[in-house]
Amino acid sequence: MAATLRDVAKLAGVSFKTVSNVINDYPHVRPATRAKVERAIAELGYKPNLNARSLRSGRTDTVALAVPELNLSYFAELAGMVIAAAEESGLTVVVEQTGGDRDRELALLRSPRLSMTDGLILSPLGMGQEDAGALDVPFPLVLLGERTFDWPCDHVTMRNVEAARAATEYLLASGRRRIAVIGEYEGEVMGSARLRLRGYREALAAHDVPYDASLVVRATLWHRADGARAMHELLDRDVPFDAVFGFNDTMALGAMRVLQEAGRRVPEDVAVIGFDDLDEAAYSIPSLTTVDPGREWLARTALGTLLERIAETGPKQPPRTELADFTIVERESAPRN
Amino acid sequence: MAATLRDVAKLAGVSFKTVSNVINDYPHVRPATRAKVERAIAELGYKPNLNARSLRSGRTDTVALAVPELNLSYFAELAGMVIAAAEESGLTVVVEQTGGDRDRELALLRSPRLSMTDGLILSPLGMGQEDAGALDVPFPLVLLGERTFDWPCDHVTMRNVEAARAATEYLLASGRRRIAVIGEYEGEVMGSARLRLRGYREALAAHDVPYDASLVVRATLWHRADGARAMHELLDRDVPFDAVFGFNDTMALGAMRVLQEAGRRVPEDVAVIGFDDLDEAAYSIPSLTTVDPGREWLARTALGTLLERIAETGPKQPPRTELADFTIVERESAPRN
DNA sequence: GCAGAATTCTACAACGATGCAAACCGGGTT
DNA sequence: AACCCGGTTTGCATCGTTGTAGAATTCTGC
Repeated sequence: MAATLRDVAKLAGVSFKTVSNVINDYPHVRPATRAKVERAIAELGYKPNLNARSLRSGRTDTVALAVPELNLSYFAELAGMVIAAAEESGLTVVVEQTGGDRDRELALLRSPRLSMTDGLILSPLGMGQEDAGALDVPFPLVLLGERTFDWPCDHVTMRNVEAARAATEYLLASGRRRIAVIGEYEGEVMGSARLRLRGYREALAAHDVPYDASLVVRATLWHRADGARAMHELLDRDVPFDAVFGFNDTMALGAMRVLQEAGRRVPEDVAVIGFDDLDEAAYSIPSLTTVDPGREWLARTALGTLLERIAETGPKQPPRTELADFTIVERESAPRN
Repeated sequence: MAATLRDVAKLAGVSFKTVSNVINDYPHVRPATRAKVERAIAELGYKPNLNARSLRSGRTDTVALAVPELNLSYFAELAGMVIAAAEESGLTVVVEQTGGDRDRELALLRSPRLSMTDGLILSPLGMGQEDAGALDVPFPLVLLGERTFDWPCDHVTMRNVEAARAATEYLLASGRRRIAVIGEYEGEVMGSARLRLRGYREALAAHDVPYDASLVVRATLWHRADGARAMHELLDRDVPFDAVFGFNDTMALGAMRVLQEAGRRVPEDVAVIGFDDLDEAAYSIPSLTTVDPGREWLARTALGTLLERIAETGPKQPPRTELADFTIVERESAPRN
């Protein structure tokens, strides 16, 4: 059995509360006593029982992070960043996968498992405006990555519309006019899809390029295979296009693969731009031009915001929205000119 | 404040212990009482405080999973599988990143944070034989992915030597003779590197192909960029080669990219085979032939083994080793013929 | 050498749950 | 009518820690 405060206390010949005081750096402990206790701690290899500490103090120093799935590189890299940032603050992270499923997202918000955490960072995909009520929870909650709706909690998110518009304008500036889009999802559940589509349309409108629905291909899950499937569909439609905007890198890469199988040269025949700036984007053939939505900042800010909420004592502050800056990363699949 | 057992009890007009009995499905509760209590639970939205439960019962229903970094797709996908499997058993998973760093791995094994978990699944990279003692820990521990050493705990791992040998023989069978290797790491810390190199050499020996050290390129971290760097180094050496065996997919993909930049055709000039069977391998250009080390099985078995250890009551059983079956997944970068 | 103030240490009560054992409550035996 | 016996319910101790309040000790100044 692991040693407890009392074991240490007995060995050191003090009361167990004194040991607790030593551990918590209570100022009024005589150096000699402290040394004695520390020796006993070392000798027994004592480690505090964090469960007991949490029960007593109400703080768990653990946060939950819920993403659709780690299988999607975007979320894997994001999760890695959140965990690394948490580690710096001495926090533990429990990771949950929702599969982007509304019911699982809602279930998570009500889960007793959250009683083991101080708060939750949620990347929702399935929930919609009708679920706003479910977000009014009695614990700190930060939404990461969406901002479609008027929801009663903090958001840390990216400039989806502006970034998509910039990506589209980038393609337009390089002379492309028939720009296909992969990842639209009319179900309207997935916030980013709608927002990025809006940015795309704004760019077209600003440049007097007509919007052509036959260039828009839907994809619900945003996996590599979805991008591939979408590109097959686009090719089957037999409409001309000279560029593709994938709503995420993974789909763009899947699409690029199919494109090249079909004999189209990238970027000569078709320019391809993605969204996310995954590690992988720099090493595909050709390397993928993409939008860096500011992930590192997103991860750190989401955690920072959550920690502020956790530390908050007085009356609840109104929800805040934090927006990351994006940049376009030029690579081979869509050269600037 | 969240409702407690006592709040529910007061509302239902029973003792708080009866509420506890209802929650724990204690058999001798009158249906009428049970209904009354359940109504009160619903009305208050009572959720058990898992910290308190853990403190009392000693079980946390949480396990820790430590991987080098989620940034590496292999570990991200693996982590996703472990979490999904845990979810099925009603377990929570806390994810830690060690960076493959020995000191952080060792620190983790001694971390008080583990007192919040029932056990640990560790994917060690940095530790060596001299650290065997550190693995003799007072909690359930399963090593996932390495089996270089004689360590006093359960291992769930892959057939590194056999799989690497099979991959090499696959290339040999397709007529390649100058097979380069990327990912060797003489530091000998990283078990897989040594084992896969051994498999490679065994295959060569079995087919009377001489081992040529100038075909072996080291890489310590196994990222995409490491594969790219290694391939640059190999090209600089200016030795002829007609195939490349990347010790993981990520490096193989990075290398393949450089190879094509340099004008070598894959697979005509150089066949490429990887190791891991990432999602991504099916969508690269060309798609990547690789070894599927049985990851899904590894993830499930690691968790299953850990759960068995956790459930274990009597004297500690001797450590076990579980080995996954591998398969070679033929794709374009290295056709069978 | 002693009062009074500081410092250092300790006792006790939580935190919210579970395990154990005892108490209760009817109906069937004797 | 006392007794026993399941099924049901309850009270108490406990898990390992921290907060509060007060007791014990040491220090200070005269």
